[in-house]
Amino acid sequence: MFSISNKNKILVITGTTASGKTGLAVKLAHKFNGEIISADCRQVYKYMDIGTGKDLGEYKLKFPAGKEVNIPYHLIDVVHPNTEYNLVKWKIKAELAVKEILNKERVPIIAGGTGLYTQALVDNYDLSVVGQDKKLRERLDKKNIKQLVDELKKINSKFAENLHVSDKKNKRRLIRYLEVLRGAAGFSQKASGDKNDYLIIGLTYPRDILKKRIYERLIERLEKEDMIREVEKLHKKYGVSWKRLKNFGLEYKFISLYLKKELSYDEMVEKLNIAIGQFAKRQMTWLRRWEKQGTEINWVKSEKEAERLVENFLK
RNA sequence: GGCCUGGUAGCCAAGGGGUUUAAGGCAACAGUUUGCAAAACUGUGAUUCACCGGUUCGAAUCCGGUCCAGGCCU
Repeated sequence: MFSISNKNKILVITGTTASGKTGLAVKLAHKFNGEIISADCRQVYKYMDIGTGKDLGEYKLKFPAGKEVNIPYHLIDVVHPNTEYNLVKWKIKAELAVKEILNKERVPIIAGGTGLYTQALVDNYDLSVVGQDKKLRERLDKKNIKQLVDELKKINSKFAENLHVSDKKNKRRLIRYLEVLRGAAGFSQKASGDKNDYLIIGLTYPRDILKKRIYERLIERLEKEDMIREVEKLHKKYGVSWKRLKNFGLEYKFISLYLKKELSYDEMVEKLNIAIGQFAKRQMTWLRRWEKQGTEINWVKSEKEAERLVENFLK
């Protein structure tokens, strides 16, 4: 991938969980004068550090001479866990951060495992102007799937029919589609505006190795980093409800169940480990889909390989 | 050695002569994805019920034997 013009050059590090995205992003940021924008839907929350793998320590590089370099990062620790965050909020802030970094003549490095967020930024999704309508959602939530699909058909039969079967059975999605289509605007799926020049680097491991890494990291977070206490504090000190913790998923969900004594420690570890593996699988599915849509992801096996790509890209 | 109970997909497990061309759950795999996305949701599996033989129009289901596992007895 060459850059012909002086388009803005932006780096993207994506991939599965436990594949070393943060470490690579920090190294590249240091080497190529960059700043990191986290593309992680859970790292935006304060106090959720271990479970989301923020690894804030990694942003501080120490050198033999005793010198320290702090790599700037964005979109980490931006709201309280009880504040609802979502795609639009993230996208707006991420776009702002990109501009800001470019203005400093530095390289924006988008790094994170939330496929939707990353793709929305890179492909410049033209998000609907229709926001969330709490009352409408509550009302629609009382209906069953069939009723929701019928209602959708009434408003836009073509849209309803074109939905994938899995979406037709997904209440949460159906409600959002109704929310948007009720308004005049509807969905506009065209990418708009100038496209920046992106180099996308993908990180993953063969599945068996990835699973081993996931398990080892989990045990370490549990035994050495006291992730359980983090979750307990979220509930007790920061007032995060069990329901919300469940919705955060993975470590927050399963450790909550353990704290509520609904799971034994061993059950919690086993189920959480499996759930993280399944999450990694879903991340791969997303990225494969993105590739099928025509996006080039440069799957890289080593830092060196990544550095070479970036060097070439920034030339 | 004798008696009893059980052997159904990678794991747990229902069914106990025809309505089973064998429920369900978990895992695995594949996929959906434009305002909760670490979320939410969808799809896929046994020509076969330890093995051999028998009864029967018909057996995973009944009978006999063999093997395996667990329990009890001497």
